[in-house]
Amino acid sequence: MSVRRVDPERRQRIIDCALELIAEEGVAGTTHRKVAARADVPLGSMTYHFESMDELLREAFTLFADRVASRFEARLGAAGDRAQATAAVVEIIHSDVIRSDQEFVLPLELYALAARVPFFRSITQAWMARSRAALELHFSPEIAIELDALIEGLTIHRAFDREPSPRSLTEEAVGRIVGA
Amino acid sequence: MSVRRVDPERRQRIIDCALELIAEEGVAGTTHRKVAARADVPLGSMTYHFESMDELLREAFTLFADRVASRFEARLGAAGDRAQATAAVVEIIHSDVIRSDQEFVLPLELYALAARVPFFRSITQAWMARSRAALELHFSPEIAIELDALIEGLTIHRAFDREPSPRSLTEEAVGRIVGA
Amino acid sequence: MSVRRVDPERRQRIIDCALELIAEEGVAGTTHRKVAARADVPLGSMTYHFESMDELLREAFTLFADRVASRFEARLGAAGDRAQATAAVVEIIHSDVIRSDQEFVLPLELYALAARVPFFRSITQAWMARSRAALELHFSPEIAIELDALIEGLTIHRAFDREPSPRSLTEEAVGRIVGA
Amino acid sequence: MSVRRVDPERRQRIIDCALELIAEEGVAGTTHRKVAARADVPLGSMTYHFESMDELLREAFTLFADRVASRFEARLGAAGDRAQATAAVVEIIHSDVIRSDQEFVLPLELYALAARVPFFRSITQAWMARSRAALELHFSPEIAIELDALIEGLTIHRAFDREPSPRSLTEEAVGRIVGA
DNA sequence: AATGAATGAGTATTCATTCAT
DNA sequence: TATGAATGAATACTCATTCAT
Repeated sequence: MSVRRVDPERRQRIIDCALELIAEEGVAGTTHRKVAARADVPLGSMTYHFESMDELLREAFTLFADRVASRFEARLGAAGDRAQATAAVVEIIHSDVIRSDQEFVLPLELYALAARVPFFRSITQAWMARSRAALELHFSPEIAIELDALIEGLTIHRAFDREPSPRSLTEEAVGRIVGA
Repeated sequence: MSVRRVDPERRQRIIDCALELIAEEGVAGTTHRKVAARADVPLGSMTYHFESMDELLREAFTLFADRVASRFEARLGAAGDRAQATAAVVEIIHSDVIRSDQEFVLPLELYALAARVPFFRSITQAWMARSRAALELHFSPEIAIELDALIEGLTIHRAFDREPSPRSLTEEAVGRIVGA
Repeated sequence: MSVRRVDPERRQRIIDCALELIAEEGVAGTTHRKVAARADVPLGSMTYHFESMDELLREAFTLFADRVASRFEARLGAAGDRAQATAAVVEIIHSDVIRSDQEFVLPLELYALAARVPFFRSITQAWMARSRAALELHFSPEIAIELDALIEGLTIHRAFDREPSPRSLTEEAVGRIVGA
Repeated sequence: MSVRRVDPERRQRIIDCALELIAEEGVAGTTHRKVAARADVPLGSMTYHFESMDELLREAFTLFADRVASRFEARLGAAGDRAQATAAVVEIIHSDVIRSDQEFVLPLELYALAARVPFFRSITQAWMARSRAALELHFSPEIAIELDALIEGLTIHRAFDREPSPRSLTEEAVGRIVGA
């Protein structure tokens, strides 16, 4: 009747497609049907691989936070001194951590969940902890917290700004926080 | 002796209840039925007063952004000098702008909408513009942008932190940005 | 688009159709879709009138138990003496209480629910209490219990018997219990 | 030193688990998944050993009816005279035939199926025939039918009664039917 | 002006069964 | 011979919106 495919990476593909869809349409607009269509799997496959929509969201955001934190760590781990670390922070804000235009919504969607659901709060906290630890390779714990907040705020505001603030402004702000 | 009147504040009450509900359950969990129940109005009243759910959300977030921006302006407008303005920014982060624990989600919900729907993007941009204009009463446009980002980032991160950073850290960060 | 009908007895009709369907296909085979089709109402109408499938079942079995108990009471209330009451019991077993061939399953379906769900257990107990009270108009409480059990057992077994036992056997059994 | 063997009693274990599950959750609540989990066999094993859910139900109820009928026969076969047979009937109602609290639902579940599916009707009829044959070892065919009905009715009603009728009532009723 | 009843499109989820391995 | 992955049909339920009154 129907073609039965052997498709061992299906589970992973579903997660990837879910993330894309969340970025495009938000958590609220993400349905089993839409994810299934995008991943080209039958609807019944969704709850075979994920016990519930919630589990899918958990896996998707866990993956996302891990990806972003890893890139963040890599960038700061590669910095050899305080000056390079400062440059890395600027780079993170301007081009690195969140890749596509769509992707910048994902943290916001995560935060909205985190405000209400403990699991997502944990993901968020773990992510923040990793970011700060990476910053602490080069800066004091206090400055790490301040830089992390600045990165967050500038990233969000730049995404919404009609004329996103220039790189020079970011450099200036980061420089002030790190005391350069 | 009570005059039978037609509940002239019903429309406003619906908006207020919608905001409460959005804070509690998110935009996705906000339905006509739940808002109607909370506002104690019949279901049919909802689409009588608001053409659609979307219109209700638009009104609700417009109101919310306006309220928060007004408090923000008041706080900075009251500052007589740069030092007081700096203190006002710290105060905003620590207790002022977002009042309840619930309320801090509302900007996140708004941003998630703003990422996809032009109308909500406009609200967000207008709100940002008002915040910056208020900051520009005391600081340069660049510093206004930087402070606004810092306020955003610290507010969000403090909300999620298991041990929110102390006021002294906020004072330090704000001080560095304003060059004190 | 579609015709919107004014249909004030819709709720009652849905309950009636649900009972018919339960009789035909069992509780397990009774779905919103099938009931809606039989009652000629749109699917969405089902959960408008009944908060859940469970509520529909509760209403249906409440109605059923009430109907049967009322007929039972009427039959025994009309008996002028012990002899007529005895005849009424025989009549109940043979033709009265359960009308159609289908209907005899309904108590069995109810009992299966009653074994697990408190609400249905209550319906069952209330029904039993009414039956016994009606029997106690003419017989001692002990005989009422015994007769009630006999009615139950003979009704069930006669429904399944390839050759249902004759009326004379019922008369004999009832006569023995009442001591005629 | 353990020999790896292929679980030869798996089929039987599945049937036993199915019966337990039917008792707990009803036929409607009994699924391949739940039975497989309880029997600790892989899901695929279910339709390997039983062509369909229906076959599993058929085997389960066949086993159940056989077990109960055998106990019934044993009890009456052991009775040496009419008085002992009468006592056996009382014993059956009060403690023998249906062992656990859960188990008393199983006949009700069977009857609900029997009302609609010929196969289960046959099981039911065969069970009734065996019960009556056992009673006929001591009583006339008519009294056998009457006693069988009384057993059925008292068992069901006692299961649902808030205050199950005492053994003395059962003795009285049985005594009246057998003419003691 | 106001509303309760109505509705259809949509949602997550369940599940018996199939089948490649 | 066994089985885990796969699937499509079905299920209960939700909800924004419409509309007769």
